[in-house]
Amino acid sequence: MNEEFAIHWFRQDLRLNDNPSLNYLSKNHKNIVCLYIYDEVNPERQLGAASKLWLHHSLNDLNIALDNNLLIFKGNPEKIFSEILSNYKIKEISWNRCYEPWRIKRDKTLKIYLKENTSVNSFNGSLLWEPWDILKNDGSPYKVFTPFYQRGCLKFKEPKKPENCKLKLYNHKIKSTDINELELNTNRTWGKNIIKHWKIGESHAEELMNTFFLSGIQDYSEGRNFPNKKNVSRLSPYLHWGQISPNTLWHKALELEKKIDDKNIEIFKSELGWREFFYSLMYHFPKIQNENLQKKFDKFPWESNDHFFSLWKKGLTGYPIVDAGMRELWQTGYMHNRVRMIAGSFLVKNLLLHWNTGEKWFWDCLFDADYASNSASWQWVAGTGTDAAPYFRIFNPITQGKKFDPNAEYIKKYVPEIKDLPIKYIFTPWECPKDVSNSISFRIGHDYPYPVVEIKESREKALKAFSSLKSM
DNA sequence: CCTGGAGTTGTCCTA
DNA sequence: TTAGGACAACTCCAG
Repeated sequence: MNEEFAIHWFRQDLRLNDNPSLNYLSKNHKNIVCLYIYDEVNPERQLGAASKLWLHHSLNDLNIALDNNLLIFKGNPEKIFSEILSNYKIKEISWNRCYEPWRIKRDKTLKIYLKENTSVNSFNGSLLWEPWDILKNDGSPYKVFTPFYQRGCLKFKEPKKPENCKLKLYNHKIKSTDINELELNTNRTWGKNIIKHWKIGESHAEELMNTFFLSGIQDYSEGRNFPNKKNVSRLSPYLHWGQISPNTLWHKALELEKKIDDKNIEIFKSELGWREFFYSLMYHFPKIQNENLQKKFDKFPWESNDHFFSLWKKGLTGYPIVDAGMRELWQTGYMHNRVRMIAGSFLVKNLLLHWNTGEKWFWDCLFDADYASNSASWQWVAGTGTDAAPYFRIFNPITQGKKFDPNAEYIKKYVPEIKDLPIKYIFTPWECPKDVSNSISFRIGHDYPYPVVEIKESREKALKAFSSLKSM
């Protein structure tokens, strides 16, 4: 009982820089203990396989940054805190807020309980604007992005500037769970390969940001649509895990904007705005992960076809750009945004499978799997969301491939079995004449599949299904 | 209350 | 070849 300290509880803020809770504690306490709890008790859905891997490496990185002082537990936070409180003198417990419905519920109860025993504080460490601050004049939440961002966010306060502190770590002697005991890492080949594409941790997020602001941003507006170009930041996993703060990115963009007034920067900022919008939707419509935001879609005639779903997951639909995307996802834990839309649209509007099946697969495979962004984006693609793509907007995977991967570099990288086809046939391998395919020993239906469905036909079927919902 | 403009990311047909 | 309009109608949002 002679040990005295304050606790910072790490959650989705796995960084030391611009961490509001850490800043606050450093100003008010001499001894700080940093804690992480792997909570598999409260979530309605467990972490996906990719997320677990990312978390494993993130905790290792964070622990090193903290001189091996990161205290780790597994289980229900209430139980864990209750034990700590009964064994040590805790001056204060503090954390940065999370916004997932299950976490809000958990933290609310927990806060009431903890407040009986110590002081508790929470901060905004992952959003530019709090979802409860950005409301229409009548007090209700926005459902359309443009007014949400332009009228709501931009007319509200400027996001606060990033701030760092000197951490006063307390060299505690409390027994921590070993990171390996959390069993987040995997021995599967998949896991070993997927991780090679990333450097996980706060310092690498900063490196990526700097590279992006030196080069990628310069043609961001156009280049971000081309999966083979290096114009996207690829910071989404780091943002999700809090290894970089949105405020750091926002103000980095503002700084650059002072030197050059550029629409690329404005568009990058608005992409951060989309992330805010998704969190706002999740906060105000907490059933977003499981229920159509537009109720009329509850009656939509989704099909159930395990065979189609399996081909989609494996990247064997016969449409090269879709298959390239699905394989990029499997091989790297990431998929380029443009291709996410194409692959998503294909699942929902050509295969007519429920968006929730796609949402769950992405949840399992993406390093940036995020409750808000993943759910809201799938609802957008499916047309079931508030501010969704209109139902007649069905991506044509052939046209999209030609338009956004004109030299098929992205396709060739992930679908190497068709790389020798002449560019003329690479977007439609089934149209390659026999003499041409023979000359390169390529056999359609053997080396690469025939299309799983026909585009024109499946498009019309979808339009018909969607129009059956009219005036419901 | 009423009014009117607008709505991330597309496709297809026609002139 | 290319640019423009239809697609279908609704809800959102602000004045």
